[in-house]
Amino acid sequence: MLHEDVVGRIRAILLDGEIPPGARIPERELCERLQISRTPLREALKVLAAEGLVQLLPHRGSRAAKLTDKDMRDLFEVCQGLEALAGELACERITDAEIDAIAAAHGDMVRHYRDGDLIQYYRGNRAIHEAIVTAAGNPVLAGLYTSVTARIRRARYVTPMTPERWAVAVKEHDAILNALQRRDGVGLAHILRAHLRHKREEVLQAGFAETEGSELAPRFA
Amino acid sequence: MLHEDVVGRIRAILLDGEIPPGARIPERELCERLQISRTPLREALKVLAAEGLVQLLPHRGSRAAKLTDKDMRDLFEVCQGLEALAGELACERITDAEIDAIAAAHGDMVRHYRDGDLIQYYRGNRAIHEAIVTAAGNPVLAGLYTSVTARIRRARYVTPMTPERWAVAVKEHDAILNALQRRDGVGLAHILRAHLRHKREEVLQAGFAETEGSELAPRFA
DNA sequence: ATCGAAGCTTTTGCATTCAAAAATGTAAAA
DNA sequence: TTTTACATTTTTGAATGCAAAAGCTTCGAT
Repeated sequence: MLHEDVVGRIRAILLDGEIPPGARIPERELCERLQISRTPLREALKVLAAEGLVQLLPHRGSRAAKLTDKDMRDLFEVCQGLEALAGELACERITDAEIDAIAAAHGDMVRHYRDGDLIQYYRGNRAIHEAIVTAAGNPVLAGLYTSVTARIRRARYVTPMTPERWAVAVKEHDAILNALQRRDGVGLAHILRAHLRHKREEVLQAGFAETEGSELAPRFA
Repeated sequence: MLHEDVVGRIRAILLDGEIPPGARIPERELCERLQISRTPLREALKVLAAEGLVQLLPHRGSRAAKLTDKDMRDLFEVCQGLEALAGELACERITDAEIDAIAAAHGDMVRHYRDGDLIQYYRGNRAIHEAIVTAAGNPVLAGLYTSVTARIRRARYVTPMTPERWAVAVKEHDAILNALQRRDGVGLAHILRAHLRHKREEVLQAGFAETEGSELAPRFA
């Protein structure tokens, strides 16, 4: 198995929540599961630590990273900035075909909204945001976006998502599509920022709290 | 030596240009120099590869990353976005003391400008930008900024920096300081974006070209 | 002379091994 | 009974060793 694959597999395990935030990462066990020895596993863990998904405690092994409220806020802030930038760039570079594809995805998403299918809605939602970032045509930006959103998603926050809130989100998405179609970069950036800000408020208000103790205190000692 | 230190040492070697872009990274040699074995060295190289400073060619070792014009443009674009975000956030959170410190740094920088000391000017310039990012109070943002600017700086571009261009840059910095003092986040973001855009044009116009062949072609095969 | 193939050398990537640090368990003392 | 000191076990972090892959060199054929 290639190095990049090992990283990907472990990342997936973390994102799936199979190893919950704060939990120790069982080296020996993962080695058996992936059929590799500790050397490549540890290389992957170091990479994931640099990405922020894993915390390395010197001489005490590695744990799945835990996010504080502050971390979450910071990640959302950066995510806003990246999406706004992506929106502006996308408006300069997006092709008609790409816009059509996003419009189609938007239609699907609205249908899932009408069906009340939150899971599918989220999936479509994410696809649209990713498509915009892709349309920006900037791999560096895309890479950072992927990494930041992965860390956010990692949190597996469960927001109640009131009907009102959901309706607003869909309305915002209408505006997003509209701005894209008009290729209004500045407008799109504003909408995306507001959209993300709302999402963040939602998440943080829902009482996001992954660190319930000083379990990781040694790290800051 | 701690893992993080190894990463830092190698990063420094790359940033100092001691291993030029595109050059192979001599594992054995670095091991001797850092007095470590290949295992921790390779862990560090994998991390640096994830950061974009190193390219791993499977079964063919690692090289110092080379930047194309496109890479450079992408990095500058993201840098603009990050700085603009940092500027906005900084205006919300910066303390009077921090503003005073930046004002002082600004004064120093202008003095270096008057003295025609480009090196010191650059140093002061960088310090100001970093101070703004720090004032944003967002470690995630700061981390990404550090990584992106490192990759840009790695390029060791040599811009002629005409007197006109230099004068404009200093004027822009006046405006930056002014916006900060007025805590005008939106204004600051605009100025920073323009400032970086100019810098990017300058660099790219100077005919930035780190990849003069298809030396790295195998990677894309 | 140039191109290509075969064998050798070097380097890479990973498994294994080893020493040191932390965690755990046990027993003795307060 | 609780606490502390000590010994044991486990786990971590790094060095070494080994198989496989890429790179080089040399030699022969066209």
